[in-house]
Amino acid sequence: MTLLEELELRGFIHQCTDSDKLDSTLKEELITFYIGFDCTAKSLHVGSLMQIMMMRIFQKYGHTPIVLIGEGTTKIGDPSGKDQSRKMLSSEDIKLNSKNLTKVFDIYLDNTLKNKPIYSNNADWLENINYINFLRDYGKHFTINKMLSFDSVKLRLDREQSLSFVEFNYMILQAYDYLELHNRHNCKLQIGGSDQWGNIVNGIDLIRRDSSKEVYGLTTPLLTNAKNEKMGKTVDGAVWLNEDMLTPYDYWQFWRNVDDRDVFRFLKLFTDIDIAEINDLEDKKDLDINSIKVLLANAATEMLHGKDNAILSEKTANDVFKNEGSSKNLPSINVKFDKNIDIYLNEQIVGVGFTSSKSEARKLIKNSGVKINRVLVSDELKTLSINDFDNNKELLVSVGKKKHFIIKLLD
RNA sequence: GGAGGGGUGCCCGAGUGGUUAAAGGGGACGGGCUGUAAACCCGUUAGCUAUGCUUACAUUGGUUCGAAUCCAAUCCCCUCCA
Repeated sequence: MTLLEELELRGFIHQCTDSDKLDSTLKEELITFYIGFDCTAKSLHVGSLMQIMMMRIFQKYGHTPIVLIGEGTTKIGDPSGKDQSRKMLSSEDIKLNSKNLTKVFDIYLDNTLKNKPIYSNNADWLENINYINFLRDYGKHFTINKMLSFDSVKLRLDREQSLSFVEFNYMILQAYDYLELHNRHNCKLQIGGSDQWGNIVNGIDLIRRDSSKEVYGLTTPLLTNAKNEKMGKTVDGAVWLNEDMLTPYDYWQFWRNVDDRDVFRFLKLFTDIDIAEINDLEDKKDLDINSIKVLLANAATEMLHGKDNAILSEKTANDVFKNEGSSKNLPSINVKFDKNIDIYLNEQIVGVGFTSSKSEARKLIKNSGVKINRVLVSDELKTLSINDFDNNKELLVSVGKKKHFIIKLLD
């Protein structure tokens, strides 16, 4: 199986500039390729995981990935796929984000190989550009006519939304990134999400015009779930990859709870499990979809957070769901009785962070959402008493079916 | 520089002097059904020492018994013209 065949089978490929030529190039030589990541957040989330997995597979086949950190372009802001321009981030924030989000590559990519990843930052060249020289040398290769025809621009104009000149320049700078990486590292392939197609093609054109070299572009499909929603970002928090942004258990739960229809697709995209093995599973007559979700959750969690965390997460999940919260691995909070002060249950729920206000916790209790020691609480102003605690001086509080915590009694 | 439109809760969006903590939708959360899935049904969705109080419709000030709603100034966004 060739690299491109494997990618195709696993569902990584959306568009490719010249797949036949790219295929033969990949067979003949080990190339250098790049994927760009912007620095708009403190961590990458599952939305970027497809790109990261791509790098991993390319590396497995011997090619060298360049992780391009877009500190420079983040200062401009990519208009692709966005209705509105977003607010500009400060240079300090961008630096900080850049530092935090690159941690994850050490986990997914192998630093010990000969083809270990190259880390590059486009601020290194973009920040020193001389405007006049840049316009003379590269500006001449771009026509406004063509730039206006790109989706990212057209969409904004069609909807009569403003597109600032700064954002309009984004595509030129990204094209220049590709040229720069081509010159520095003989980079021959750029990979990106499907919304990056226009930007990638621009870079390829620029390289052809500047140095008459043929380079390639490849895009991944937009990662959506079965409901056709963009994955990885929710209102109250994305599925972050950095451990300090999302715990391994929550990460495990994310994969455990994917839609039935997504399971095999995700297994192919986000695990190292052999493609033939996955197909066998899929063909099984009496398949147990839930055990396969566990397999997915374990494989994905192990890759990011390590085997121990994956095992622990599965065990915690078993305790939480099969035994209604008998785990030692639950969050806990300590409490001490004082004759004069009542300990309200709703305050404890806020204390572990399950709700953000006492009112919210009270409403939860009122709506039959809270149990202590598996018994429904009906009094929204419930105060704790010694009798609520068991012999180990512990009290199990369940918020909904999935969230539990332990209150420990201190002497 | 000129003309016009607009800024409402997590998001979209209705409301143009009083029963407005603000319709409707989305999202999120809880309950029911279930498989920790999907679909569907019900409820909740500003805070608090809670039949009350406080804060909230860009900001500040004003008119009024009473303002998201009227007036003024300021800030921001958008469209068109030059």
